[in-house]
Amino acid sequence: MNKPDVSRELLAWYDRNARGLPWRESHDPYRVWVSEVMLQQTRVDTVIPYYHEWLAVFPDIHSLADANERQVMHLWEGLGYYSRARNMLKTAQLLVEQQAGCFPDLVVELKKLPGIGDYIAGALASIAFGQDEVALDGNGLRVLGRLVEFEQPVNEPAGKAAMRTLMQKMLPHGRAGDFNQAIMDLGATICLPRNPLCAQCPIREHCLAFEHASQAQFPQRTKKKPIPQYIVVAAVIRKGGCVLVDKRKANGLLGGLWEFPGGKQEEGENLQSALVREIKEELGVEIAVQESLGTYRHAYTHFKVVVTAFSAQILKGEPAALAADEIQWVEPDKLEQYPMGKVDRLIAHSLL
DNA sequence: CACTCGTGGGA
DNA sequence: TTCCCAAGAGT
Repeated sequence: MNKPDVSRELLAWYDRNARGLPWRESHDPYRVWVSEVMLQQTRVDTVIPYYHEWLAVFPDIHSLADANERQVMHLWEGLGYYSRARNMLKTAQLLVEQQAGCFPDLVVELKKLPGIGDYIAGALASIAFGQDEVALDGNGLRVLGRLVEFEQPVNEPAGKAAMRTLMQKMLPHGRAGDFNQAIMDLGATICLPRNPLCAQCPIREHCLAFEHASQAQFPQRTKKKPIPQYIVVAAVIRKGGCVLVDKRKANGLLGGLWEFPGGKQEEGENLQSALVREIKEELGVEIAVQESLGTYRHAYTHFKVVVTAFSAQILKGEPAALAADEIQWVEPDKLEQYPMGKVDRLIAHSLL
């Protein structure tokens, strides 16, 4: 493979076929940053409406820095990986306080900011600041992995590092940002994970996987572990016209979002007694469980859950931390204002 | 390093 | 249904 030829032909293809995406209308570092964070492990079609709404509410880094966590989480609800949103708020506040709201332009400095790692640092440096830096993502691993029939597993650090070195050698001087995005567009529209459209590929004549019809074998990945399934119960505890919701701890699953209290069923326990136990442990009150409100199945990254929601009421005691900003009685039609994960949102909607 | 962190779409 | 996986980063 002749690397300069591949890069030149790929750029020529990109000049004619670049996708017209909202975040490509300017190279404003703030906008590039917002798009890259949202696009992390998330599809373009999913991101577009969130991107527009975000920019309408937070048009620049100063407006974001002035926001509170609830505003940010509300805009992010449904996108997943919620630590991304909290880290964006942290970075915005940090840059406004310490750098007059300006992003640093060096990769090493960018990577010090919360939520900015190898990929986004390279994307900002190359796309927003015009530097010759690599931005290697899942598309790049697939495109380049096939191009050279890369034998190491690309989901391991050593394999990624070697791919980064390869991509660095291919960077066209002065157009790294376009090159990085060209690789992504090629991976997203032609060099697809399954059934790639090689007949339309501008660099197929350089591609070893195309030559050997081995596209399905690259890139190599090590196997994933099978995921467990948990049985979970949640309580819709009523008092007057209100229901009780609590805020999840900042880190971990659905961190910082609100939920209906509950937890996992233990071995040899029925659903109702599991719920009574969980509420006793979590809130320090005793409840009477009434009827089931429905069952919800959901798959997270490393496990699945089957959630059953029950209506309930308090028999004895008061929820402990009610004074804190961690637990509240809320009228059902106002639950919309409380950012939640998918399952809790479905439960909330069932109450209306 | 291995593991964790959401959601939705497509085969 | 089940599985993979999509512009990764933090711990």
